[in-house]
Amino acid sequence: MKTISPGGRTDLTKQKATSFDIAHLAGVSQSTVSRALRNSPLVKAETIELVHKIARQLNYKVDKHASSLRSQQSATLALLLFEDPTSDDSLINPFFHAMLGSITRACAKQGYDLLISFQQLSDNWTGDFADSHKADGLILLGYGDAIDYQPKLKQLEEQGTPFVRWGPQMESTCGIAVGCNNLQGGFDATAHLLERGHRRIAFIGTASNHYPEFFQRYQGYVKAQVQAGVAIDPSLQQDAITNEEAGYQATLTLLERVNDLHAIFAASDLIAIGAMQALKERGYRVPDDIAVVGFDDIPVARFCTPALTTVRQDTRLAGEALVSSLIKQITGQPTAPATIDTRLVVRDSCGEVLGARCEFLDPKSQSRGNRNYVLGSK
Amino acid sequence: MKTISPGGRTDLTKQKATSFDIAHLAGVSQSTVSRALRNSPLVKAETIELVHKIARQLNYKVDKHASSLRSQQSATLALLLFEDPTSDDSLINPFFHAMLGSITRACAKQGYDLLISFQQLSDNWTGDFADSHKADGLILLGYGDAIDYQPKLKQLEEQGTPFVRWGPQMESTCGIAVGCNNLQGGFDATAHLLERGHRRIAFIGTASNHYPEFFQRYQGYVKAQVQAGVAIDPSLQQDAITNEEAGYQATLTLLERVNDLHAIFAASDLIAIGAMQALKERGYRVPDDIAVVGFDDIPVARFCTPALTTVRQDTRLAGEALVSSLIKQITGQPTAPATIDTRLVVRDSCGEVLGARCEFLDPKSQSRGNRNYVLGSK
DNA sequence: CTGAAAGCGCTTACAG
DNA sequence: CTGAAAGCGCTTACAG
Repeated sequence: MKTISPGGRTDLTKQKATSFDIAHLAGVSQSTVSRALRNSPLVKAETIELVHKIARQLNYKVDKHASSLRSQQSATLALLLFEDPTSDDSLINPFFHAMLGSITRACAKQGYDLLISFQQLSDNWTGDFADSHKADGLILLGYGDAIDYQPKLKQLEEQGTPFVRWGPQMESTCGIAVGCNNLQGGFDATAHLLERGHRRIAFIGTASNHYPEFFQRYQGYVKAQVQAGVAIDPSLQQDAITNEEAGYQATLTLLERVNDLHAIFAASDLIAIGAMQALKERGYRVPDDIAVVGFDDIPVARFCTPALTTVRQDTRLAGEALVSSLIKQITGQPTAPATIDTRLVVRDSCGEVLGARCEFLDPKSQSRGNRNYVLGSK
Repeated sequence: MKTISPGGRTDLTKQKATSFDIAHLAGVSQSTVSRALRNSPLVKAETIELVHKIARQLNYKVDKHASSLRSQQSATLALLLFEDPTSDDSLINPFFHAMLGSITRACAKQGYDLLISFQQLSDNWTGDFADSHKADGLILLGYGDAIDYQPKLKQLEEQGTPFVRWGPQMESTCGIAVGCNNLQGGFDATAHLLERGHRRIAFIGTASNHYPEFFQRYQGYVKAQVQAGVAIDPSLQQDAITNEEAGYQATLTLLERVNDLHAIFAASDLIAIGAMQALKERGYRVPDDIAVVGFDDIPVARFCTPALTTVRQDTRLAGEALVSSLIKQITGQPTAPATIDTRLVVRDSCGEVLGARCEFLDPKSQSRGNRNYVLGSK
């Protein structure tokens, strides 16, 4: 059975329309159609309008492969996620989920398509994405051990593949990074604990250049204490990578070594969750006996018991900064590393806050009700 | 400064190698190179080997656009996520995060690239992805109101765009669906509550053909009660869409209407979380006064207090089934709707389970320790 | 088993 | 402001 398209054209052939079809119908050359579709200032306004109208009638869309092949750019970015051990099946650090949404939206806004894959699925990102022209550039989310990771970045840089990564900008490191202000976040979290009278504050998370984000948070932790005149006790730091189990084990180890603990600053929310579990099992009440602060404000944080006080990173800004920095590299514009502000989100894990009210009832306003104090960093 | 490539070739030009370069070096024609790279049985084994060796030396990768343009297929799928109102910035239903990981992995395994976007970002998916040859087919995750959604599916079908969607297969509906066994899941959840002696069990979630997944869960809820000889009281059902606030409000409404409630079966974990919040605020203890079961087993479920008993969907299988069904459609193989089994994950929200042990300490084995009973569906 | 040739559907100098 | 022509880098009949 024939179908009649909106434009009145009899649609017998399921053939996809080409720019030549439009040229024919519009009575202009195919070159002109191509220019008109891209709204070239070289083309008369009425011609542009006519071409667009016919294109719409024919359901015409520019063939991505033909245009990319000719113009030698794909208008596509590749998001390479680091596969973490996680408690669910996703193998994606929950913090990155929010990033993923904002990166997707930022790409769409800028007219780029987004390819998604896992870093571990390939040992040659340039080959798999740039050399084959699948993507014009790469966004790297997550990395495991920063030192082990270096060679991969070096390789990308040598091969001239545009890329941007989420994380701290280090001198020793390649490429452009967009990251949050870990130092400030760590400072704010620790200052909050100090203000509440805690003095023996532990840091759980690996504080070394293998985990530079954690290291910066640790430096914020140190800075706040120094500023408050509290002596730094190295035995209060305990290594852990970012998952619940590591946080749990590290806390047990810490509790065996230290017996006058006031508070824990966990380098991530996942670590904090593991820490709270360990504290409960050892008979400590949070926050009455030991207060806990996390970092990231992943969705679980507000539903823990007690709800976790933590440091929020602005994932919307972060995603936009990553995408725009990468596009600038691709298009040859100058771009610099960016740092996104953090803010402390106060919930219940550091002490009672009166008039607690459920957070999800008004997600727009973080400060509505009495429970969520959002303290911006200075 | 010159760099010498591993193959010993002086790499003065940053020019990307083409199949002609390989042909020249191998002393064969470009056609032969093309065939050799795809391991065509038409080519002599030693020629294949030689071509691959040279390709490796030159860091050669087949140009995706050139090959896709010529062969008229992109070897790319597009994952279209439905943008939900969520409590974090991601706007992605947390249940879909795990799906995303498994879909990404399944695509890679099958040699397909994966494009990701939001459904709301376009009102013409065929045009934006299929007509432009960006993707050979679409995976649809989430949909809002199923009745409002129909026209979109109808349009895809009419336009001949291959697609697959996560959700229940209905007669009235277009295309191939892959979904979980909602009926069985609803049955198991309700049976679990019945076994624990509860009789006045509420269902929170919109049970209509606008939300067919919820409706099927509701039917499982009805079936279990009928089977147990419990009369169905329609006043125990309360509409809610799948977020915490809706669950919270629905529960408050329900509590005003019903005063002898034993238990709540929430149509999703997000609803269950909102429900538990409402119960707490009204002074009910979970599970002592009122038991709660959810559905989905999102990561938050295990960290709620009490930890949420819920129905888990196997996201790894689901992702694989979605991808393989779509690829079958694309390649013209027959494919049928698939249903993935569910299983009940027993935690603390329906009553004390002795010897509670922390779940994340052994994520592989859900039944280790005494806390997580995993009951397979029959 | 191999090669010469056509052509996928565009964009973009080049010429007017 | 417009058109004729070249060519992006492949795959795939076609001929041998």
